[in-house]
Amino acid sequence: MFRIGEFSKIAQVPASLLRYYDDIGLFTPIRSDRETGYRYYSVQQLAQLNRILALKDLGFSLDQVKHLIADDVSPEEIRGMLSLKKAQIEQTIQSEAVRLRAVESRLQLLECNGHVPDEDVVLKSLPAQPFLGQRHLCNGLEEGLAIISEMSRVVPKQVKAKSLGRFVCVIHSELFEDQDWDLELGFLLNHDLDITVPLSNGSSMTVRKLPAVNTAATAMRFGGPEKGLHAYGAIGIWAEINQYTFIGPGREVFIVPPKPGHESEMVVEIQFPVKAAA
Amino acid sequence: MFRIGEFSKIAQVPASLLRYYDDIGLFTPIRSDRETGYRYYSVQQLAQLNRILALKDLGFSLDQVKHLIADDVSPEEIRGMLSLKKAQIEQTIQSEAVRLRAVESRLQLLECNGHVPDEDVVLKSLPAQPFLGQRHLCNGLEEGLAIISEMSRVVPKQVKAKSLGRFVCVIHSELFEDQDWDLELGFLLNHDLDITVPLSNGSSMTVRKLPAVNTAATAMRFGGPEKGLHAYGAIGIWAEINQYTFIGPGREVFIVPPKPGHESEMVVEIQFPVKAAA
DNA sequence: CTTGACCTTCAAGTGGCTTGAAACTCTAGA
DNA sequence: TCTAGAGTTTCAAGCCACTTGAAGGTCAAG
Repeated sequence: MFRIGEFSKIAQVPASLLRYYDDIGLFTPIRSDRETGYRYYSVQQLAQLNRILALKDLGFSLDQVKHLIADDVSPEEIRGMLSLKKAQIEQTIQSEAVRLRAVESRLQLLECNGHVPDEDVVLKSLPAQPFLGQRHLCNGLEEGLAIISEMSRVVPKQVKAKSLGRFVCVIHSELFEDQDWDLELGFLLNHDLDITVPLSNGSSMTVRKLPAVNTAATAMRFGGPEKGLHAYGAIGIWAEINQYTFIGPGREVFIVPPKPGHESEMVVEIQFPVKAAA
Repeated sequence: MFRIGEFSKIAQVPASLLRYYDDIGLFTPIRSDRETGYRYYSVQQLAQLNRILALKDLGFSLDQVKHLIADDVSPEEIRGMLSLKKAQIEQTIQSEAVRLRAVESRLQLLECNGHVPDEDVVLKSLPAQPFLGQRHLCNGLEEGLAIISEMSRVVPKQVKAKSLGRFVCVIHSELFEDQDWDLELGFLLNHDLDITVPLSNGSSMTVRKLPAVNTAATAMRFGGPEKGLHAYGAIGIWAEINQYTFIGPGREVFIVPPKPGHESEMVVEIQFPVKAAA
């Protein structure tokens, strides 16, 4: 029989830990003096404690450890928990590796430029969302702006303000083409609607579901399309350094939409579906 | 200007997080209404928030992020923090890999035996400690027990109880030799002393420093040396599966020393210095 | 003017402990 | 037998990065 101090020295754990484990009912001394409250531990309990510490070291929570050391746990259940834990650890290692790459790329940027970049790329996940839009081949900025302008006039008359989300531009053409952009322009919708909106050029906007995106690399652009290069460049460099590849059409979400004559005040979030390169 | 709800939707973070960041002074809205307390955020603040989220994603604490986004941080300091973070992540990956091996080995044991082992191996670190002992070539259990018996009689007369630690046996000979064990027997000391204790065979016990051990694989043995095989086997199997190698003489620390005629009640902690195999 | 969506503050809970205060108990030496 | 000092007790609070919930105030559409 040892008092808590000696027992803690042998087991190489702080006495406060033993008191804590007693409190939460994970590991109780064989005897607790009624009068004085002193805790007394037996040598056999060293083995018990070792088992607890070993399981904790594997990464199990104290609740899980408590369950695992109970008598009534079948080997199958133990195997299940171990397999699960194994998968979790593999997952952790994966994401830590990604983090490591991110830190390294940040360091690399710092070495090259001598200062931190002023635009940050952030990973987000995007939910699937209904979208009222139309696909166009635009060959020029003015044409695009004209369409946006018309849609902004026409659509709010047909759709309740509650249901109307932000204006979005889906970019189907390859990046860096100077003209003949293949764009899908329209509005996100907050509810499923079944409408079509005719436009002046004879075509009409229809509803389709924009697919969810598991991971999108996003960046903000403050200003009109002429500032596009900056934000696109940031994402491109980021993807190269962090070893991500693009896996679908990018989107521009208009946070602050362009007002005629004040296009430089617009704000856009650029979103590109990406996936970690193997 | 956005209210907290819209801003949180754009930024894809819960509003509670924005309130929390406001509370701790990490990210404050550009305007807070005096009357109502409502928080108002600007589009520009999306970029600010992105920077904060990006830094947090790299693994920095909120205090560190707060420091990093302050204006007066030199690129050198930033590089320092990034390098440190990089090292920390590498460390994490290392230890997670070790954990993974441990979980896998546990699974493997389960597959082979069909049940969990009843003895657990635990890693500990041992401090350097003065040791009053003597080296012997013993060829038999009785000889060893006799020496232990004599030491237990003689030493307490020469050393104050306060200074006297546990009885220890350092095993210099290779494992699994059946006889002619090369053993160092004696007591740990709690204070540096400069004494020698003569023994009946003409030799005497002297003080030396037992070196510290960074990582030792330890297991408990309940019972006399005849039970040794079990505990030694457990450590051997453990080392093989977890890919550790032995890097020094093992020790037996007598938690419950053998009393003549009651050797089966003794309890020993077996400690082997190990190191992770590259 | 009402309704309901949105916002506020404040408090408490999460996990796995550690630290500290105030008070009590034990044991070795005088 | 007494006492000093080491060891022990309980209880409370702190750590980090948040989340959840309660109770109540604000805003905009219909």
